[in-house]
Amino acid sequence: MLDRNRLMALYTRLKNSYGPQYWWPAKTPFEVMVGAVLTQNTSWKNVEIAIGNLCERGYLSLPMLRKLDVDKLAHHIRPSGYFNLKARRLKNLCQWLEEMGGLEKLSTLDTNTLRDSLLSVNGIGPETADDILLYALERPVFVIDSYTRRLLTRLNMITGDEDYEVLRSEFENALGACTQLFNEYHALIVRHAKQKCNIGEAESEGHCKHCYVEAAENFVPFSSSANVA
DNA sequence: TACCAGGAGAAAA
DNA sequence: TTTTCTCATGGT
Repeated sequence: MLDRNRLMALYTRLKNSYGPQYWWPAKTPFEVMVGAVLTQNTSWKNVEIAIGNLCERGYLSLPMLRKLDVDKLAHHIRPSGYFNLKARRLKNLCQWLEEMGGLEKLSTLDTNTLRDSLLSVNGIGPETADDILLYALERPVFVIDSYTRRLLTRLNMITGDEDYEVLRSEFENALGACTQLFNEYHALIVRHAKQKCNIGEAESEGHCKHCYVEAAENFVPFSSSANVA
């Protein structure tokens, strides 16, 4: 069971270290949705190239993506990897959004109904659905990604093999439903995982396991004073 | 050259 | 029901 005080202490330390993150890196909720699919098992840099391709050609809207042929879409998102698969997934998501009546209509649905509906779309799994719910639709849903799992495992707060839904539920119950907190917390975890390494010259940029582990371990000793949120 | 990166679904065991 | 395989590019 996750402890609220430890979670809040970790949040405070992350925020003090990195400051506000202003997530998700996108201009519109629809762009968040597209990015959430494109980033599946893919680095964000590659996703940015793919989104840039769509943006340049004016395809970054529901009507335009709906019209775009799936093979052409695959061509434009090629840099993000798995392009054939992701093109189909994006088309599925667009079809779903249109059938739901567009982004505006989604606001009339409660979060659980919306989440179940999103999960029924082929290609939208728990993490992608929660990215969309939190960052595009501003619902109080905590995103459990590999970074979250890895950090909390290294801090001995979880074993790491917990079911996705169990972990999400524990986070949400411990922290209380707060969209802004969930937004910032998850963004900070990703920021922490990607922090620049200042140890080895050969690893001056990007993700560095050495630096990451050390930084994570620096969070470990939660003294009694640090447990105060 | 080999490995990794903000998963998900289908197939196999 | 659980585990394994497949999808693929770009950067290090």
